[in-house]
Amino acid sequence: MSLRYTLIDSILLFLFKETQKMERTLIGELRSHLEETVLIKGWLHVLRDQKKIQFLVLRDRTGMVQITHWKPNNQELADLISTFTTESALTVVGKVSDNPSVKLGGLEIQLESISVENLAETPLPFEPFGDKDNLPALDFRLDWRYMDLRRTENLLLFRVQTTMEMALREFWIENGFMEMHSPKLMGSPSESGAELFELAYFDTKAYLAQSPQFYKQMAMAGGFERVFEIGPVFRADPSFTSRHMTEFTSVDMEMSWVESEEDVMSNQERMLQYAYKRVKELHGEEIKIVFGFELEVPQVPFPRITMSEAHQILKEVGYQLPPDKKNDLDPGAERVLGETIKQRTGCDFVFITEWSFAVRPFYHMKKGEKLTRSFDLIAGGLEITTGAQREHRYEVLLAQAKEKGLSPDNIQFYLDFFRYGCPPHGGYGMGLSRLLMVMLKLPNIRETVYLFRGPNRLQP
RNA sequence: GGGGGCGUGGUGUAGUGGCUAACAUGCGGCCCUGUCAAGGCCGAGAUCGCGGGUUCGAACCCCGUCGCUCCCGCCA
Repeated sequence: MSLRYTLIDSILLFLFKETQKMERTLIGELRSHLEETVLIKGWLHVLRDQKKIQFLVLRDRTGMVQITHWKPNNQELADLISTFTTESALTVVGKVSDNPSVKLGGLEIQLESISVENLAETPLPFEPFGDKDNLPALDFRLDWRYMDLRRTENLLLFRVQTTMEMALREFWIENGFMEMHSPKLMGSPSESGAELFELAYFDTKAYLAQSPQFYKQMAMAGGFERVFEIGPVFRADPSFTSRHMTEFTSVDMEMSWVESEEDVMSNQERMLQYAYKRVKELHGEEIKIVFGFELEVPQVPFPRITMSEAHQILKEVGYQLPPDKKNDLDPGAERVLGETIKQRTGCDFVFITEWSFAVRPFYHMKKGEKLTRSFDLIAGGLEITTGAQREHRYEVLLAQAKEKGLSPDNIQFYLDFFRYGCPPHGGYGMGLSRLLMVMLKLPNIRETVYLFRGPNRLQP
């Protein structure tokens, strides 16, 4: 049976090739097309133009291949090729041949025809594939982001991000979560109000959401039990650091019927472990080559330390917190804690629990008089998550809002969620780019986001 | 918002009071039957962010200004 179908297939394929336009072959798949004439598309990575022979290296998203042209075969074509500039977009037709002496994959393509889709102007603003020592400063690369994105590191980074988001969704769906999309336009400043972007909205004002917090809690009151959202949030903070953005992608989760914040943390650590595992499966080898390290899948459970234990550790290692951080941590303390926990347990992640109500929002459930059922997740010394069990009892929540000096009028729509059978629940928010930054050990968040938005950058 | 640092060819750097401002890379030209991050030779390209001051003389010192950057605050 299989023989017959193979024969018919070959005849059909032959007829197809004779009568139809050629289909594009990806460079990464050329090995399985030896001795065939193929059509490939990509960017001119380098041109080595010698007296009798021309070598073109063409790059697409799957790899690079050398194309060879013996000039005397077609001098007119050779003269045309001589005018090509690196990074031009080309379509090439040629025959694939095995050639072990070619360092690039042991393959080369004997050129038959070539056409220019878009000639790159010269000189380029910078060389995406030049010496690492000559790589322009980040700010300049962001001005020319589309050129910067061509770099191998960036292509891989955004494939890793895609895999990571896929893995998160796989994990959540496997665990009974529903995906939600909450609005980013809001009618009233909800939580603090200080860091909200305000914009004209017909005859009134609107605000850009700085968190889906209230809306995902609404889904708990709505009986969805388990939800997640991956979406944009906006913070009008003039922060000039390597880890802040005014617009970023927030990874949010909320789950009902929790016994405590522990349920949220154990869910999150398993999700992160799964995401690391998937990324390692699909990109571990490339990460080793491109970023130069072995991606480690973290063990669960992650270490958990209370805030007072954290302060004890800081004392032991001699880190001085500023006096106003009695119930809190500063970025330096987070780095030191991350390092110390790594040394003591081998884990890159650590949950800090039992935060003081004084430094937490009103909706975090209290644990005793002063503490809360909340946590931060520190990864590679960087804060990537805040989570908590929420306060779901209307009267208690109202009292906590008042304790924080909030006017109930502004948040009445939110308080109403808790009037008609809202289950106990908890969740967290995690910065997508911060996670990617930690995972790939990159020093600046602007490297890990498609297009950075900050106080001084709205372009491109 | 507070504090520190940096602005030199397209890009990355060197030069810290007396040079026609150097090097690498890229760019242009020539040479080279097979290269492979090719190689060799030649060439173009910077009034040293901008404005003022000190000095016989400023890329270099001082003041201002603009831009960038890092740290803190705030957070993810």
